[in-house]
Amino acid sequence: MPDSENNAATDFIRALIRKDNETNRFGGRVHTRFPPEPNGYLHIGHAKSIVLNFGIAEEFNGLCNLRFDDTNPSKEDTEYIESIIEDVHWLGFDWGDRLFHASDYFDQLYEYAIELIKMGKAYVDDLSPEELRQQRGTLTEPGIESPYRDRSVEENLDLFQRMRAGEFPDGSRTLRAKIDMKSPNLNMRDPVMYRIKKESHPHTGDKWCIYPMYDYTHCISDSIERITHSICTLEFEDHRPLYDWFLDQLNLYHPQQIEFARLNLSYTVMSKRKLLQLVKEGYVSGWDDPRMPTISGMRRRGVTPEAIRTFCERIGVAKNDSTVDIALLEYCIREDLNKRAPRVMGVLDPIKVTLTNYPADQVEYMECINNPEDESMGTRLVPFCRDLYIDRDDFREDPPPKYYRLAPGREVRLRYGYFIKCEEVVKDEKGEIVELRCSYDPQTRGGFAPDGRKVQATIHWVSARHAVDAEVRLYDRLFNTPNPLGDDENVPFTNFINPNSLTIINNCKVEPSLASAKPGDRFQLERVGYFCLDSKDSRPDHLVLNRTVTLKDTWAKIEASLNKK
RNA sequence: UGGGGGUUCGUCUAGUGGUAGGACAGCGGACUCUGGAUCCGUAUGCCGAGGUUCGAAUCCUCGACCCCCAGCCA
Repeated sequence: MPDSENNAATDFIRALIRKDNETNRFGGRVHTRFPPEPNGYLHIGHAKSIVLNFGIAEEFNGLCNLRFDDTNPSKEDTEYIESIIEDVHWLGFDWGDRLFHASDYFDQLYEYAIELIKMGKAYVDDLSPEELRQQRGTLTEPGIESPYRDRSVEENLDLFQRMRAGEFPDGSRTLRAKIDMKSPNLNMRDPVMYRIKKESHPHTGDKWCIYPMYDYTHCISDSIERITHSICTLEFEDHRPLYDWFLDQLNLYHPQQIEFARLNLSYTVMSKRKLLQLVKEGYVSGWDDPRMPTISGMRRRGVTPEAIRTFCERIGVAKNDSTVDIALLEYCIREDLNKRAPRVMGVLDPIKVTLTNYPADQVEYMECINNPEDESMGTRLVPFCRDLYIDRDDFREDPPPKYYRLAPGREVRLRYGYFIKCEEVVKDEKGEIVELRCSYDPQTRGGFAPDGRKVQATIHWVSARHAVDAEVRLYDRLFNTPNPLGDDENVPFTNFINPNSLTIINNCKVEPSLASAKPGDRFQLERVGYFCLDSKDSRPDHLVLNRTVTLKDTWAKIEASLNKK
């Protein structure tokens, strides 16, 4: 029997680790790491890797390090380092005292490079970037050996030390591994180990003007940290022979690298380059725009870390290229919020309702359940009076079939309130409905009918006299097509941005209890969706609500199929 | 036409020689003071062709298609 999703995951990576433990390959140790480059914000794809690496460590009583792969100061920034630390923590993971930087190993890496030079396994090359590219060969033709390939150890040592000393301009020389220019694996054609970059580094300052390349750095960093299982994405599969080569030459400890398929999600893009483009070109307000698939964007949108973790566990891990339906993410978000988000009432597009037979000055306080899924969350009192607002969408002058909310002459229940019946529709000179005059049944207080009569619908409301104004930001999918990358590379992905991915509405009315909510607080607007108070823009005197995700909307589905016919 | 990976419902993913299962999405129904939640039911799948075998998603052979690699990016 296959394990159900709640049992221990049985993906190929865990299977491999179990086998390693059985054979005592690493002495029973399991030590993973999450190695981001601090050149952008973390996104849901990184979350998959984080949940995998930290999750495996937890499961196998092992450890997981956080290590910044900071080998390229031109692209990296402390802003990114800080955001990454915050995001991994927020997701619920901790690396104890094991926060490392590849740059922590620059001295060691330099010594190893000297060692390789001394062994005749590395050389300083004077080729320009263009020459180097030309001589690398192609996918089908072998490369050409550099004329500098056979310099003496002494000359290489001298040149490399002078590279470090800053004697040569950027791009003028590199240190290359001497492997095989004819290798069918392009990574083995004398890869560059060091390049000259006279730039200061966010972590090492101005100490270095030569910086090691990722391939050289990464495998040795994993080795230094005694990582047992180096989990990475598929595109590094054919870098593995190079990693093995460095480690073998230097006679260093070998972690086991395991590659898995990165996450793609429908209706969004995942590459840091494209996300950066969305930010820089102003398609979104920043890395934490609630429409972004970034951790910070999702957090600001109101998504919980638990929902993200559940999602990452549910999608599984394999080597197939895959694009997960964003509907699964939305499902995980609803599932989590349903359990924990307190319910409140709010009206997005208010239409005035006057209860003609309700005492004009009377105010009652209705007891409302805070979360029907969790009794321990208790109840609250919500004011009720003659003057109310309901949502415009909950009334139709000419109701279509199967629409069973309010309509002329029709009776519905106000949630936790009374049964009301629409007696009169008041319009302005433009024909716009401005008020509904309704009668209420005093016998139905709390929403219960003593005579047992049924009502087709229950709708939400707020007291017009007590309501609090709010700005609501309705977020939707960022792109209007499942695959914004398309089949045609000439069509920019920005062509597919959903023009309705953000709708701001300003005259929303929410129940008074929201006045004391804090930025980031999440709740369900009954019958509408899950929302949170925007952590940047919401103020006590100007509430800003972000829609995290809608509720499942069966009526919308019926309506859509009605419209098709 | 070099090398490295991959191909199981619409989408993810199990299955490792013995009835192809789960989740999401879809469809249908029950229930409901959220057209929410919940519950039940249901259709759809092993890339193809050969072979081995009592028996193949699984093993073998041949083929097709997809992804990655020609940064002094990671």
